[in-house]
Formats: sequence, C-alpha cells, structure tokens
Amino acid sequence: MPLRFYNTLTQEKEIFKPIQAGQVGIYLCGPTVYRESHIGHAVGPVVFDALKRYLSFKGFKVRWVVNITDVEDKLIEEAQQQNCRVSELAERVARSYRDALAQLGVHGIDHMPKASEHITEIIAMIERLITNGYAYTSGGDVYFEVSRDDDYGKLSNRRTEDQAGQRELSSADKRSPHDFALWKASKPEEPEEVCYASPWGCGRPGWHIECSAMSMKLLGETFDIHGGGMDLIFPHHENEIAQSESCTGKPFVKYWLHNGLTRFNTKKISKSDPTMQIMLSRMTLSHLLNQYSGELLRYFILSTHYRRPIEFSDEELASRQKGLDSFYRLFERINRSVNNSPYDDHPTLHRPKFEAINEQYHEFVREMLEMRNEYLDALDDDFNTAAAISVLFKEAAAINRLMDRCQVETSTDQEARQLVLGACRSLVEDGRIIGLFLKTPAQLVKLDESLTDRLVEMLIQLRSDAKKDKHFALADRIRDELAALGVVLEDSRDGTRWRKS
RNA sequence: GGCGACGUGCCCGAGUGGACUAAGGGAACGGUUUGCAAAACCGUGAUUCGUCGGUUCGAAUCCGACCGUCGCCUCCA
Repeated sequence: MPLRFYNTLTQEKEIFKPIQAGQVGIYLCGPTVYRESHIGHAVGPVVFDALKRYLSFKGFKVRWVVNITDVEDKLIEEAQQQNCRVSELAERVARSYRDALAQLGVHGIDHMPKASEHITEIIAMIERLITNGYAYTSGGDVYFEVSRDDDYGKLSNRRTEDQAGQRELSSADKRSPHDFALWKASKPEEPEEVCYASPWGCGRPGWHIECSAMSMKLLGETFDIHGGGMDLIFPHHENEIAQSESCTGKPFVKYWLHNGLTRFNTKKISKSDPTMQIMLSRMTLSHLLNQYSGELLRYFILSTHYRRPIEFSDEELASRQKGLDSFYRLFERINRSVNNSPYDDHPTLHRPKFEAINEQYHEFVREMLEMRNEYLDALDDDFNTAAAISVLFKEAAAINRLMDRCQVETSTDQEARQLVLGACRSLVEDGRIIGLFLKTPAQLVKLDESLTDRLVEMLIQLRSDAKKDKHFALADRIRDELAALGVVLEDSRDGTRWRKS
C-alpha cells in the first residue's frame, strides 16, 4: 500500500510523493514560549517524531524543523509581570519544553530556530512583499493586504466576505479588517530588547511571518509537509501561505497535516478560561512527567489517530498503563526464559528461511509476517498509529501463545526459543518504528529502591520456606500484606517474581 | 452569520460503500494453568454503529433533516 496523508488543503487523502525523490522536509509549528507547556503542546511533536521515524524507516532522508516563537505580545507581558528579561523567560520555558520532549522520546528534531534570531530574514521577506505590492506601511506598522491575494482562504475554506460576523475586526491603521500585521512598531512601554531596527523604524515581527521566513531558510521556498494543531489552520497557516506564496510566486507547502486538539472535560484546553487555568497547571508537561513515564504519555498520544481530539484523564492513563505493561511483561518473560534480551540485535522474523524452520512453527511465522504487513499498512493509511498499535497487541498475544504451547520456560527446544526470541525482537522493532519500546526495562526502573528490593526478596525467601513446610496460611499472609503495600507477587515454576501494583 | 469536527459495547478506541455476523486495549464474567493467587492463554459480551428518512443489489461507512457535543472566525499546538 502506498503512503497516504489526509491533506487539509485538498480535504482528501493523497498519495505521498515528496518534491525531491527520497527527501522530505517537514515544518511543525512549535509553541510561543511565554508560559509552561502543557500536554497539548506535546501532541504535535510526538506525532511528527513518530512520523519522521516511519519515513526514515521507509528510506526517506528527513529534515524536520520545529520553531520556537520567542518574540510576541504575551511573552513581553509575562516577562514584565515576572520582572525578568524576555529572553530569560523564553529561554527558561524553551529549555523545559525541550527537556519534556526528550523524555517523550522526541529525538528527531533537526532544527529549532528562534524568531528572535531570524529578524534579518523576516525583514528581507517583508521588503520583498512590499516590493511585490502585497504589503503596505502604516505608521511604523506593515500590513499584508489580503485583497491582493486571489486565493486567500484556500486552506481554511473561508471567504473574507463571509467573515463579517459579530466581531468588530477593523483597526484604524489597516486598509481592511482582514489585513494582518507583518511588522509591529514598538510601543514606548515595551522593553528595549524587543525593539529591532528596521526600514520602518523600531519594532518587531507580527505573529505569522517568522514561520514563513524560517521555513524558507531551512527547507526552501517550497517544501513537503507542514504540520500543527487544528487551531492553527486559521489564521496562522492561512496567513503563512498568503505571505510565502505572494513573496516567492511558488507553492508554499505540498501537504498540510493537522493534529486534533487535546481536551479536558470535553473542553479544549484554553488559555483564556480561568477555571481551565487550574486544570492547566495539572496538565503541564513537567507535572505530568512527574507522575507518568514519557513513554506512557507518548503511547497514549499515539493510541488515538492524530486527527482526532484526545481526551486526557488520570483514569484513562491508568488504563493505558496496564496495556503498556503487558508488553514489558512479555519482554521480561523472554529475557528470563530464553536468557536473552529482545532488545539486543538478534535476527528478526522479517525474512525467515522457511526451509530451515521446523514445519510445526510455519503457521506461527506466517502469522507474524502477516501482522507485520498489517502494521505497516495501518501506518501507510494516513499514519494510523492507533490501528498499528492494536497490531502490536496481537503480535504479543501470538508470541505468548507459542511460549505457552512450547512451555519455553522449561523446554530444551532450542529452535522454539530462538523463534520466540526473533519474533519478540520483531515486535520491539515494529514498536520502535514509531518510537515505542526505545528503552530497555532495566533503564525504566528507577534506581531508588535497592533496600526495598532486598527486603522484598527476603520476604519472598521466607514465604518460599513457609511453603516448603506447607505453612500456606503464613505464605498467604506474607503475600496479602505485601499486596496491601502495593507489592504483587507472582509465583511460577522457576521462582517468585514481584512488581509494584 | 460563515467555516469545520465529532456522536461506535460499561469505559477508551480502530474501521468511512461488500472479507463488519464491527479490530485492539481497560474493566467484568466463565475456563485452562496454579495448593490458592498473579501472569499468560482460551472463551463470553454491540443482531448493532446519536435519531428519523433517502440513495444502493448492499451503509457504521454516501445524501438530507433533526438532536447532542465541541472547535475556528480574537491569543492558542
């Protein structure tokens, strides 16, 4: 199946064909760094990181840019409130954002350009727009003249005539209420660090122009994929198209991909809703990453199709955690019974030599290969990670099934052991295509509990002795009391294991 | 007023004209295994996809109306 994406511009699924064979340029709109990032800011990066991994897996050379907007009204306001420099606030928020992304397994960003470091490019672009007759100056401001752009509204499917609405959009300095600022003159009360010299006097860029200027610099005048949240379709992306295409006379972007917005209690996370502010503090990335692993949050985001809204709740995260745990139980089972880590570089089952495999296992191998195709097909169909992840569960079940059937824990059948190891290795590899199972379980366990470990091991030993003496009441009591403390015991033929509930 | 999204079992969530007598996960229940548990595996669970009509040989999937939820048109990933 060829790779297809739903393109917001055409409102259809289209076969993906990059502008230059074998190469893909992606631009994702990142945050304005004036306040701590919340979970909604992580959706785009996680989805596009997974997408970059997938495109790389398919052999494309991918260049991925995520911008940081660090020159903006709210940022100036917030810095004044906190009585710090704008650059200081921006750097602090941006750093914690990057830290959070790293924990979420987002490692594929090639460039994170800042608006403040591209003022020259922005000014050059505005000058070109003025020269081309698409922009005009008014006082110290520069505006884009929407009426000069014939296909304005093509992304969001809006006509400016229909946008009268109930709101008063006009501004004294604009020729039309739909025109938007490319450059804003500095106001007297604003700090000097955000006053940039320009041909129109001191000022700073408007909101949309930085993305056009930086994407053009890093990805060229026309590039393959532009992404962002659905809420950016209008006006942000619409205006990016208008500016860029009026400036270059070339198409700006081939495929527009928009992710669904995060919701809480069925409402979008909104910065202006005061009650939402309280929820928001619990939804910040740093807060969530204290409670949940980055992988769980990543898995949660990817287990819904990217265009759908995601409803966040502690209950749902707990439910997902249990699902995710079942994979790690399988990996540990393999490690324990085959005495080999599924993370190490073993041959996988992707290209099996059937003649070398005992016939009784042929069906298993075929089943695994079919599921692998099913997995890749799901990703090809508008990057349906939700459907793909469901295949991972089926793969895990098939492996467990074979292990049960062959009693791998106690069997001496080397072939079955190797087969199961290879299959599990394939499963890990499949997950890694979208950035799951990146860390080995040992790396996931925190180092803080060596004493707890020894205490629990001791109790397990005592209980084992009690069992040998048929003191089952005592053995049960140990298990129950541990359970009450949140430690679950699991007996098996080859000993007792434990885990936190 | 304009543009758009969504409504699938107890919960989450795929599927968007025929392989759907609807994937997968969580919860529940029954079974295999186990001294008992846990884990793993097997099985049960929507005759039905917001409601009502229509198109079609055939619809969760297309069209229309209605009900409900939400988003954008002001800052937002």
